[in-house]
Amino acid sequence: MHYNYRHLYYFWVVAKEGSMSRAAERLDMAIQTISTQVHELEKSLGYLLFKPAGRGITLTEAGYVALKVADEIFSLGEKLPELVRDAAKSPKSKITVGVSDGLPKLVTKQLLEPILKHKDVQLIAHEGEFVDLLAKLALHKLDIVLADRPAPSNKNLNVYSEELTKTSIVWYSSKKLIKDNKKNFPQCLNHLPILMPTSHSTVRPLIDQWFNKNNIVPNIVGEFEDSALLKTFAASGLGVFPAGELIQKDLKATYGIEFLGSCGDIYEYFYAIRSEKKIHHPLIEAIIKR
Amino acid sequence: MHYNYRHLYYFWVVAKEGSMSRAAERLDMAIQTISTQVHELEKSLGYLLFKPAGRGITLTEAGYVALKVADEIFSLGEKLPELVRDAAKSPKSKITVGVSDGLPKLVTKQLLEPILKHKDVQLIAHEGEFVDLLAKLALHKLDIVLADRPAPSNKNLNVYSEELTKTSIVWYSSKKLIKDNKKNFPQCLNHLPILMPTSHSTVRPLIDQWFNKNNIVPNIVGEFEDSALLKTFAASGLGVFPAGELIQKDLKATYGIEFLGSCGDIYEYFYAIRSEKKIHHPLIEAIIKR
DNA sequence: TAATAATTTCGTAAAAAACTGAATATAGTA
DNA sequence: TACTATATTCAGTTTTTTACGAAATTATTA
Repeated sequence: MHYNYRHLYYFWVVAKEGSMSRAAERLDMAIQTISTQVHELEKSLGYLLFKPAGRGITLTEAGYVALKVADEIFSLGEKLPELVRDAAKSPKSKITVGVSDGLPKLVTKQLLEPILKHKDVQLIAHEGEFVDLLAKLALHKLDIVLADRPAPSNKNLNVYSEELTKTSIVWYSSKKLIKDNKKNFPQCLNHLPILMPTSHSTVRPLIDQWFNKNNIVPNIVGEFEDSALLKTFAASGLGVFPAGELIQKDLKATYGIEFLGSCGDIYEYFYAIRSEKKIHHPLIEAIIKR
Repeated sequence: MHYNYRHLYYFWVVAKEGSMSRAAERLDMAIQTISTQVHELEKSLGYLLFKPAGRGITLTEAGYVALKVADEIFSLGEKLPELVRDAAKSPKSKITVGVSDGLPKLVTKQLLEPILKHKDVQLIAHEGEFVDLLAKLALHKLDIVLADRPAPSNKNLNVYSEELTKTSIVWYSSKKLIKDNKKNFPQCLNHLPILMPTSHSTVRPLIDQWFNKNNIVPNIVGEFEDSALLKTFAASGLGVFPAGELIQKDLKATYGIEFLGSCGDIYEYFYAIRSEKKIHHPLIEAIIKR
């Protein structure tokens, strides 16, 4: 026979109270019932959870482990009514998204578009370091993490990554700088001032390689962790910079920045990382399937 | 009437299968029963978890939240038998301790003494960055974290810190250097070579202040992240260094290092950080209560 | 050794869950 | 429109689970 959660509950109370009799008192039940039910759990699990100690009982090692698990289960169970109430009362449903530090804002915007379109949804975005976001995801504080890399597979976190989209890396420039440089791309990069993402970014090493292959000695005038800051600098004509082709339209509209030339086979990939559950909120599905 | 976990279980299966009928089939039960039980759960929670959709049903917002919680609960429940089996089969019980990077090895050893004394216990020590350890604690991958600072209270991690012990900071020196310096302490620190912990450590700024107050201009010949490395250097006579009075005996025995002088009111504090549960393993209690 | 406290065992009673079968509602589908 | 799949509601019955009283067991304490 399989144990059920009532067995586990009585076990939990007994473990916390330290004795069957006190548990029976707290639960206002006969001690016999408690005793029987706890033993059923033991029988089902195949191991003793309590052992005699004095004229009472004490937890076995297996019992401590079971208590730890029961603690987590019932603290979740206690929270349930409140969580359901909040969800039902709030007119909007909440989607909590972790956005990895490196991710260009414009790409993020495009990826989250399907959520923002729904007016009955409240988007809560957490920006942060990649690993911190993964930790929060594992703690179920986030519904999904967007990043420019998949989750490392070695970590014993139960998360899985899906490639959302990729974009080829191209060079952009403000109109001021662009002039006739477009004609002799990519050689023009030898004398144009260049703004780059830091090596924190996944594409940085690929671009360095590309410089090498094309015999370009770049004049790097600035390195930026934050891509929005980079773009602001670029907009005022301080340099040309590489970024995803995907955001070309947005770059033009927001910063007045134009396409300069492509560097061919370099791609930036974007991933959605979720905890492994079978059912997700339909809006989370909407981000992934498109 | 309060919902029980059977109600929740049927709800969970229905939510995952997407319909009452399929859930009934999978559970090999009559659909009426499933329907009734799920509605009991809704009645108990006071909110609808499903709403009609086509000729079937679909989750409400409250339903999605409940599903999320149920997912966590039942995935824990599924893991329970295996965890109990592992705990029961292994002859030793396992205590998993996170040791913060800065913590002196000798202090750690003293703090963990009560565990090591028990021969039926396997101590698993994880060393790492303070914040990483806190994350692991929150994920229940660690039983306890030892650190030289309490957990920040702002974080919405459910952990609490307890002061374990404190030790006043004193100066140590190898015999080679000590000579007659002991007489004019602390002024001798003006010309003795000094080894220091990096500012990563909590006491470093306090010692810097103390230098200032006593008009000492220290000749710092080395800064060490790792206090064991510092002691190894100190043992070979490279410099004098500050450390907790607590480890005086050990220092003499292990490294042949002697007391030089005290700096009075500076203390290093040590904390145990646990997740907020009412019952802990008795050996965890043994670390804290003594 | 007797008294006590805590737990366990057993038989039976009470309660809850599950089923059967039938009727109703609703929204897709042929 | 008739048909089908899905879900809900109800009454009555069966099965299973849970609970409890009485008695037995075990270890501690007086």
